[in-house]
Amino acid sequence: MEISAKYNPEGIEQRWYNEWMEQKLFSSIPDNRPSYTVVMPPPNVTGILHMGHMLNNTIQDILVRRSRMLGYNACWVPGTDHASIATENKVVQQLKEQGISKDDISRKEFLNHAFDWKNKYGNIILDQLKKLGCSCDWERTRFTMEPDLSDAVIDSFIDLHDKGFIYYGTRMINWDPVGKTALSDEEVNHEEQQAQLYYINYPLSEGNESIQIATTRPETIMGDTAICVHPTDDRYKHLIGKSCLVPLVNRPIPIIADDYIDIEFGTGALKVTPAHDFNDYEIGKRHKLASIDCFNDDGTLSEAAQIFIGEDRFKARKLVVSELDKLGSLIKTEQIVNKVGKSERTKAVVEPRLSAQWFMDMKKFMDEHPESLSDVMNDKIQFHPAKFKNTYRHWLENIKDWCISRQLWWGHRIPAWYTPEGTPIIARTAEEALQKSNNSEWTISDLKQDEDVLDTWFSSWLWPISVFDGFKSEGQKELDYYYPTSDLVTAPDIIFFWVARMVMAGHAFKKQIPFNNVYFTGIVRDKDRRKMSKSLGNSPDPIHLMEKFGTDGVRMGLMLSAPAGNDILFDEALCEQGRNFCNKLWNSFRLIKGLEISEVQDVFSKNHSSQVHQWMYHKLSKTIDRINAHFDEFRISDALMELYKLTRDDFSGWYLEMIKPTYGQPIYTKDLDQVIQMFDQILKLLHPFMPFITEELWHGLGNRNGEYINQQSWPTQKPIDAAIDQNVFNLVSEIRAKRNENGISPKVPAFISLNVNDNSIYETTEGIILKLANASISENQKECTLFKTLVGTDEVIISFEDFVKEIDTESNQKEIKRLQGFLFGIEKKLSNEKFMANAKPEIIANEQKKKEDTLRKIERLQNQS
RNA sequence: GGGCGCUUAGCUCAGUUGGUUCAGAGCACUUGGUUUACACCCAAGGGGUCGGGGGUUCGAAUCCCUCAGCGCCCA
Repeated sequence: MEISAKYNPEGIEQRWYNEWMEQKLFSSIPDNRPSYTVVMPPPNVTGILHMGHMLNNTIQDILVRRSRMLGYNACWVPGTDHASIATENKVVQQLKEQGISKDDISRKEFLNHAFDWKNKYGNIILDQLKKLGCSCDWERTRFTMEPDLSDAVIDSFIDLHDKGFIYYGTRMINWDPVGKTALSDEEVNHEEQQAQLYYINYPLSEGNESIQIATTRPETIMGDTAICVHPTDDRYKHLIGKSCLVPLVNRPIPIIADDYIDIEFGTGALKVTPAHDFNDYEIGKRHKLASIDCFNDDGTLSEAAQIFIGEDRFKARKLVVSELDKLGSLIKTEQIVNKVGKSERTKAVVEPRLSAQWFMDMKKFMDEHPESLSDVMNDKIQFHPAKFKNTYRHWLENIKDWCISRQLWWGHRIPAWYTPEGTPIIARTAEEALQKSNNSEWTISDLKQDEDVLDTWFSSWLWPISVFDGFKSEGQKELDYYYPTSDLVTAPDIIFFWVARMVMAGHAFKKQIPFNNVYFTGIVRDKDRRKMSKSLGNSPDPIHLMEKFGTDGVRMGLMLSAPAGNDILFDEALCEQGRNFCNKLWNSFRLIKGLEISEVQDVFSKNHSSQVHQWMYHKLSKTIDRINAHFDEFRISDALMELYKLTRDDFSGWYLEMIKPTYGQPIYTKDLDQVIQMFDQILKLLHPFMPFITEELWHGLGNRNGEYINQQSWPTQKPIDAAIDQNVFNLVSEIRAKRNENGISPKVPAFISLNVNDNSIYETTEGIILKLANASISENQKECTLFKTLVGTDEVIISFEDFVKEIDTESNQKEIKRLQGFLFGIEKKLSNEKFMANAKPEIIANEQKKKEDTLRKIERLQNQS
């Protein structure tokens, strides 16, 4: 059989994935094995695979595949999130392109369009995850807006409302003028930006005096209802209680005093616009000020503004400034840096707005469910890395009410019916609401359901429960088996949005934590540390990458540089490294398959094979221990690095070089069996990281009778002695180095003579040394240059056939000098009474051994000079 | 402004309770190689006074203080 010299993943990946699916390898049903459960953070239906998904899902797949091999009943539940704002935006845009305005169609018609869109595009990302090799139980795929999961959302809303955690109220909220909806505090990102600070004169109603204020938002002056100064500010004390006129609209407003004012900022006088600023709203409440809302819901000026009606707020700002300038009211402008809140989804500048919305009382919730915090703090739920515990605690200790209503259609409609008197009744249906109203005069048509939907996160927080139908009254068998889930893999930027709220929902609805571990991945950046984004165009197309380097190569490239919690600086060079590694594996396979087999044991095998195999088993068992330890701490990239070195250095570099027969010779059949055993173990260990090539090669190694590598047990290996001393390998390297330095071909035979007390470690490995370094233990018969060197503390003399050259003793002298300095340090320590008195005996003994070894080395080097 | 974290080789990072032979890895780099599985390779090699300063200790990359720089979260 001819095997190509290069691994070519094309075709192989698709073939295996199809087969895995046909065999239903990833489906899970409860049985008597322990469960290992992961719920996928559901990507948005609007999403297409990006590097973040790629990283996140690769990690999940690694954990899931390994758990399967460890004997767990592994269940990875995939699904998608309806993403209220993003999807509604997408659909509105699409309708607009077709000449349809959302305002002109009914809610029902709009939802039909939206579901059409979802059915057409909503599963693209799931197909992409299949290409990535994700071993999800696809039959369990859920969608946050499917009927069962919608019922769960409505039920949980009603439950929380009945328990007094949810209320309807008029409050200042964050308004997104592009999405035309309220947002929660978490959906607003505060960004620093350059801004103008405008100094504006407000004339007093009486007399010629005026008061100067400073503002970054002159377009809101039409909504001013007071000027506020600090009560102790001598500049303004005499004005408190008087009134002044709002420029442009000439409306009289009072000058009031409040401790809130920062005397240092601007002029120390603040214009108060209670309708458009959180702090101003609080001042307004304290001083019972009027509130004038001068914006429409799309951020244009309303009738209440009196001027520039219908203009966008940013254009209005310019118009107001130029008008003030004309009037002489604008004194000066100043460049400052301030922070502006932007909508996480639409990027629009958020407008604080007084509005009636549904809220969840988070403080009350935390009072009744303090475990939501304590379970994380005392590691009942473990965070990896643990540093995120602080962030988590800070948020929960300063928690604010959660605005859960959104002025959108795509989502779960709030189960509130308003009576003709305007009182909301919470019920699953209008009929139930009517019944609850206890009013026999009303009919169903008198009740109007709330037009709004719930925040998308109000469904996501139920995900670990709802995907197992945990809200259904009948049969909790699935939930009992799979919940709490094992590991959650997610990005740190949704720690509040999602992680914290899932913990809360777990306690609220199941009185249990939702997961045992949370692994926070890093953010994928480019190699210059810039966040990957569409606008920068610095994000590679994952599908394209997989085609170029092979899926396994890309997975490995990502994982090699993704330590927990650290950002990953993505570089295609990493995928190249992954691809090269796949090729290395491929060629090890090629070597093994290409060997001729002999039933007769050759001399090398008789003398050395057992040593060589034992040495490899030793390396393998050490590595398995280290890999398992890394996995226990979610140090997945370290686990992979261990495997990378085991495969490349120990297995391919040393073991195969030792065990493979000399060119043209066959391998003894039992040796080949051992090699295949070894390779089999390595493939299994690598399988979670690189599922495709390992499946391919594992099948290539033997007839598997319909079994697959992911169904095999995770390797275990008893500790075993190395059988070949490390000094043997050091000697080989030393001989190679001498060849290198002197330009001596590997074909020229080398001779070594040993000047050590016990040379058994070399004598018993003579055949190995010959094979690896073309060197024999014997005196060179000819007059050749003798290279004297130390391997550990062993003195070895190396010579090469027919090679004569002046030896440079300078490096020897340098080494002696270095060792003498080192010795001086040790002797100083040993003659220090305090050290001898305080240090542990084993430390002192070690220092003494260091001293002896160093003395011996110096002596030997001096002899050689 | 409040809180948290980081600073170790050119780059990205390890470095467990202070103490195994003057700090490790991967990548990058340098030199050599038509070796017979692999140039997507092999061999060998160079490179760090552990951000600065101070302190505790017989002993500090590791503990404490301080300064500087960077990052994240929350106002």
